[in-house]
Amino acid sequence: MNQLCPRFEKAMVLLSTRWVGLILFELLKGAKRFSEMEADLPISGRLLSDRLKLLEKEGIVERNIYSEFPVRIEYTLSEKGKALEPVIKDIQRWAEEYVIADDIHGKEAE
Amino acid sequence: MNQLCPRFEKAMVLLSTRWVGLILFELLKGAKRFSEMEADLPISGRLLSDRLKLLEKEGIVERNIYSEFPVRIEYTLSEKGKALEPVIKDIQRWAEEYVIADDIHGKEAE
DNA sequence: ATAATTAGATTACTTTTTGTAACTAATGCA
DNA sequence: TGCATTAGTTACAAAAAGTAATCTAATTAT
Repeated sequence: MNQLCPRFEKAMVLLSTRWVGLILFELLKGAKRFSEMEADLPISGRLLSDRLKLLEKEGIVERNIYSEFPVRIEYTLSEKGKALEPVIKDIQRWAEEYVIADDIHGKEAE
Repeated sequence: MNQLCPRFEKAMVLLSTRWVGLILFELLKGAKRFSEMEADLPISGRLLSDRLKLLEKEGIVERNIYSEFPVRIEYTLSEKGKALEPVIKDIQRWAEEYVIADDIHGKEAE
């Protein structure tokens, strides 16, 4: 029935998880703190926290604690995470070429 | 607050829509009928139908009707859809290199 | 004309996932 | 002591996803 390569399917399901792509995009720019990502992305703290835990579990994101005042926690991409850069870059290129700006709040009437 | 390019964000939200990546993967192999995709993908008819309508609306997928007996309807990628090939190929490469087969039914105990 | 076949849409219903806002924990400073 | 700051967590309501069964349209053999 299902003709897909299990690794590919797993990768697709992971990368299709809402907000994961945008979080990867943020982290490709460099280390980020929780609150920076929360400010930059259209996503609530609860979901950001969920997604960061997922990505950490998958070995894509690393969490680094700096015991300063106030405490600073930085998220960075692992090698596995950085290896996703081509995917994100391709999506950026595609978006520039094909996604119509007008259509962004795309709520066509029925 | 939100620092993202609107086109990129829209592309990300679209491509992160569940099953869209797998549907694109199917269609990159060539024209497909509804029932073929339903058989190949781990997705119900209702969702497949929803996603095909979304992709058609976005100009990524084309729906072609052949009035044979019985009627045949084929889905293909538009130019905009075919332009997503690099994204899918990158994900395949990444999956082969980094996704661990063991971990596919990834349900770690808490 | 009517029943059978195929594609795909729709409906009704349950389960998951989201989003929001209020709350907690750890730390150091006034 | 108690307030400010960062980084989350919890509880709960709302939205979306998932399933299976049913429905519709086109065609054609009877």
